Amino acid sequence: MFAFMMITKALSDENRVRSLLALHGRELCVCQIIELLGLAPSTISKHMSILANARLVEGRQEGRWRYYRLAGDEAPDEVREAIDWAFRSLSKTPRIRQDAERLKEILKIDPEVLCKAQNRA
Amino acid sequence: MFAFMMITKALSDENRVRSLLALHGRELCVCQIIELLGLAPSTISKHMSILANARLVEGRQEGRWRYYRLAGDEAPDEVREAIDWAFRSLSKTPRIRQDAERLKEILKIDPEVLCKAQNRA
DNA sequence: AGTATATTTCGACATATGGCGAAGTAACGT
DNA sequence: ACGTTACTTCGCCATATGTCGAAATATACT
Repeated sequence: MFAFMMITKALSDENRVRSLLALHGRELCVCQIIELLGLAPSTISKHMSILANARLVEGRQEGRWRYYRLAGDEAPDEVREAIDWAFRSLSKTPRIRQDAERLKEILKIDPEVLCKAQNRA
Repeated sequence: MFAFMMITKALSDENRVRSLLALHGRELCVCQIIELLGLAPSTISKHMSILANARLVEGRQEGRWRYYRLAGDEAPDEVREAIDWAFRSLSKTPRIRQDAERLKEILKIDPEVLCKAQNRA
């Protein structure tokens, strides 16, 4: 039951759900998620660690960058089912579609440039 | 997205999840849920209204008693899927099995007697 | 009508949670 | 080596949430 509650708590915040859905079919580095949600880096970092503790996402370090991706097929059933449920329920909603559009733009920018730009702001 | 978030927030509390699972295959009146969880009536009432607002359960008034049951087939897909996910993930866990056992005992008691007993305590 | 009963609403409180900025950490570039 | 960069951890604050008990509501019984 503990693992299940970790998942439901992780999914009970809108910004975390948006982050999760943004990972559909690709990895994102933290600065790209920051750009998408428009929150402070420390906030995003905390959100991603909550998603990771629930096993919904996995993190991977590559040099200075940390990439997050959805949990893979090796994840427990309850995790896979939660992710599938979220996608089926939300992928067509305005908010998530909008995020998907915004993400296309963000992905066009070289991450190197994107991160630097954030430091100035 | 709003409806989905209502569901995840409703499922993000352990006592609400236990209440939901207790409704498997039957209605329960509020005093039976009170007995199962051992919380104050006002607390249970609030929990059930959160579950009901999320459309996960439906309430039915019968005389002085109010019965709650799981959302039926007419509920939106996201609701049905959430319920199925919760049951698949949790029905075998110790906590939920234990609740099911306890519930068997509670159901043996005439609700009339059960509610009166709670008033004294 | 008046009392008892079952549940909800209200008001209060303690704790949990989401948010930020500052300081810390780890990896890269020069 | 030293600063820069990308992210995390920490400390703080405001708000949200779970809980209770008291009061309100609604229904039944006498």
